[in-house]
Amino acid sequence: MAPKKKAGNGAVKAAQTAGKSAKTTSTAAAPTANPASGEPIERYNAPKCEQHWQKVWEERGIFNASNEDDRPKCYVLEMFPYPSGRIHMGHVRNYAMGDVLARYKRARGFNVLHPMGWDAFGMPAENAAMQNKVHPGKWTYDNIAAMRAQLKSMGLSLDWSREFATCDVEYYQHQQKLFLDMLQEGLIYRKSSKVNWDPVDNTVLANEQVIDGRGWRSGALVEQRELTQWFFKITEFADDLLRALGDLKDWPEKVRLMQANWIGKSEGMMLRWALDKKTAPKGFNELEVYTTRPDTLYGASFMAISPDHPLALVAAETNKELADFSDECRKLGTSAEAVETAEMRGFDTGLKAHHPLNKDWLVPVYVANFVLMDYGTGAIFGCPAHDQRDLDFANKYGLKVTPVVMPKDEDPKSYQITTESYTGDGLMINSHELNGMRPKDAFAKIADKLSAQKLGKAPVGKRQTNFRLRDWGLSRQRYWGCPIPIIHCDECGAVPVPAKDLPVILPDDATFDKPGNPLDRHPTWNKADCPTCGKAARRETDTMDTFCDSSWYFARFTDPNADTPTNKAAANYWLPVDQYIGGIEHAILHLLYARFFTRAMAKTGHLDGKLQEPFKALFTQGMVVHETYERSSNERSPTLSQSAPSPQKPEWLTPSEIRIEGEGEGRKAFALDGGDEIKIGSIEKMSKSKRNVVDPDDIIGHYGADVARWFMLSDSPPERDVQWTDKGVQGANRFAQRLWRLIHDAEQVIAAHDTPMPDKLSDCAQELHARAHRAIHAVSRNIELLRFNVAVAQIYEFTNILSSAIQISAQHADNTEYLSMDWALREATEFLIQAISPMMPHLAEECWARLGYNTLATDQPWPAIEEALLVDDMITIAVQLNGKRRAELKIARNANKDETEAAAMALEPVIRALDGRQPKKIIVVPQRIVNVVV
RNA sequence: GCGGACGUGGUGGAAUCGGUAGACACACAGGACUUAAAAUCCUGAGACCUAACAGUCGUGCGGGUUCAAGUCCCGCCGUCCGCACCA
Repeated sequence: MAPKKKAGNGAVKAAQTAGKSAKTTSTAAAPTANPASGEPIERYNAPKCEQHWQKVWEERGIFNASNEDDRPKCYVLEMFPYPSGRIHMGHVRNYAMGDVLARYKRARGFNVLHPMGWDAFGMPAENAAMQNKVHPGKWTYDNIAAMRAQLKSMGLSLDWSREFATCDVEYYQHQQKLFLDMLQEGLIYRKSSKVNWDPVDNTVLANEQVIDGRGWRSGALVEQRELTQWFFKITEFADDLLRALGDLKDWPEKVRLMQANWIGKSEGMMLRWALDKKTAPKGFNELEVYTTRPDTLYGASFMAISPDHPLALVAAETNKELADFSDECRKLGTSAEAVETAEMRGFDTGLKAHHPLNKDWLVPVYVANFVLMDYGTGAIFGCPAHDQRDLDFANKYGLKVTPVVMPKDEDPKSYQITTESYTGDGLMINSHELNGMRPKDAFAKIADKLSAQKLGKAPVGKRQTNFRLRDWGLSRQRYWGCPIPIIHCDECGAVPVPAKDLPVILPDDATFDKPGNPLDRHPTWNKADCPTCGKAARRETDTMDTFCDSSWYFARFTDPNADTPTNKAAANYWLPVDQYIGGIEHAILHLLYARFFTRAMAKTGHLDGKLQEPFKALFTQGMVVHETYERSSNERSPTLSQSAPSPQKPEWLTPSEIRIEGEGEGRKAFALDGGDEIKIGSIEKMSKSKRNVVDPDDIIGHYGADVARWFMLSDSPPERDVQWTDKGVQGANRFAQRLWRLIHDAEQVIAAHDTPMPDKLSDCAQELHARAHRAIHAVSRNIELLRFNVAVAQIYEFTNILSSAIQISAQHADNTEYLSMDWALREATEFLIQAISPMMPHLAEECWARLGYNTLATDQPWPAIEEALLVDDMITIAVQLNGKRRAELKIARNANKDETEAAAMALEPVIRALDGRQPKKIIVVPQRIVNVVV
């Protein structure tokens, strides 16, 4: 077997000459030949071939999964898209990855479920309705039709028979049933809570939709409003959601960590402090705080409560200054920037509290801007020495700082805290009975003591676990979402719509010309009779958060036509999803909500209780990034700057409006319209705002889906960002064309397809045979590990090997050495086609047909690997002198230590380097390395 | 501030266990074919030194463990991401 790249020009010529006389044996729609050009082979016409094979796959329905099948199951799922109207390169990358796995698993004999649907409810449809006077439903379904066609042009192995959109009544009616059952089970409740309210759009905004205190769309100052809303009791599962993260071994560590932080479990105590009767307002006898450091109780020097704490509200009624202070705190907002720059501020209420461990010790109560109302009790005790915030606060207001924990090697007499709090382990000091203890033990002692101590009739303290996770508010004041099936009756309150009256269907004749909720102002829809008493009542006009829709769609896919939310048999068969693939941006919300739904659905009997988690394995792929092109301000056309909302806003150009000249340092961009030089900006995620987008349609139309897919899979590790470049996609195209030519060349030298394996292979045939098996082995492994870029590299390597073998073989056709080569070449060629099949499925079909088959490459079982071929009899190991490589040693794999050492010592470079000296030590690791120490 | 990830040629990146660093690709250079270009094919290449052989250095920086470190340990530096007053 010749090493790669060693075939001389003679071989090339031989291969090309052979090519000229080739006859096409392809039974498939062969690309248009161009006999006039004299080219030996017509170029592979991807767009034309791809449509053909997509039709064949669809007609045969080969990707439609059966719910009854003896083969092992494999559920491959990519996060379903929002139907914005166009797919983008991020989708191409995401779905290409999932498709490789789905097709590979299918070839490995799995019953594969690979469905697709649409996350179809949401605000953009309503905004479109407002702006373009088109109904959200029509807008959405038109977008779905357009995107479906685009996805189909990618040639994905999807089971389209299971497709649905979450805005289909057939889907959301079941979601309403889930709502009712969860309500019944106590997993949904109603309460009043604070929301971000946009007074111009008359709607609630999510936190991420509030930018610098203003609505992202209207620009209006957002108000905090008290609204009665429905909540999922996700906190009921907080502990389990946290615990089970440990079982999700096939999830990225990063995502598990993010979720764990989000859930934010902390172990501490509730502590009740008696208020000094002389200072406390009427009705307030105590102040309850939550703390994780009861051990530092002797270091307490103040208490602080939120401006919204009931005690603060009452105190403010009789204290104008305090009321003003509280108002100011509320205005400051809670955005990240506001919090970071905000000064720590407090207001001494004049109230005092009795220290739980010493009644005579009075502690001042402040209202402070950094205390959150909705965590713990909205009140804290401050121990400045061991909490940085408390220390900053104490220093500002001249409060006492008493260290109560000290690092082991410090002197308690001189140990002081000034500007840096100490949060580490150590020994207790200044703490009476706790002195000398470790903080951990002091915690336990105080917890026991205060749990036994009474204040009034109840214990002073009690151990408590707190979570940062809050219940999930699901009400949205919008039209385009799943209606909440509730009727409000003046007599009976909030009454669930009886299951027999479902679905509650969105009215088609809503109006979108005004801001606010169209359901609210609908003339008839919101009128309904109370299911309990029959009196006239009002229908709930809030709809569900769209995150509800995506929290159980994976379960619905297992039987999308079931007349209950799930068909438990089907769900039991398919779930959990074996591999889920999507963007890291959903690390918390979507994935946490889906995990919650899985538990809630088990509790309401819609899923089997044995199903712990919805997604067995999760993979988060990186983004597709691209250069940006910015027209500098002095070149901006005057019309554009007038229409731009801000004169400072840069004008971005799309890659298709740009012409690039030069390479490397001298690389420059020019606008196609005027020829102006354009600044090449930073590489960023493809986005509409920066206009650095490449349209998948253009790429697929020009190069074909296979090339787009291949490029998205090669080079960059899938979890990292990939940069879209013209050179890159051209390289992928070159490879596709090269493969096509290679198959053409191979046709001339390979055995007929029913040729049995010869009894004995010549050396070079045996070598190729082994290389083919090793390549498939390596590709398999890397696909299973989702390391597509490495799998691609191995395919390149194998292609180089096969290409050389074909050329050499063509050159030596008469040499008896090469007699069994035709069989090995055929095997290798078929293996190569099968290896690319999951990634470039259309090209694989075209090549397969060209080899004389009328079966589908897609239907071929994955090549069976002969384990014996994976190891070589002869291996090359390195020989080092003092740890530096000095020579290579080719030796039998099974050579023992002595043989290896002897062979190594006989090597010329070793003898030369030793120069007659005796080696101090010789390390021999058979099959790995020899290291001679001089 | 807290938590995490990552630093390898001109570039994207390879390198199950500590065992030949730079696979594979892109870009580049030279050559073949061509009237020419495109396409294709061949060859070269981490840096330094050398005519060549040989040699020296080399995985962000500084230490350490080891016969042997991109990989393990300690300390820095840089980049990116997440959370953000969570008591």
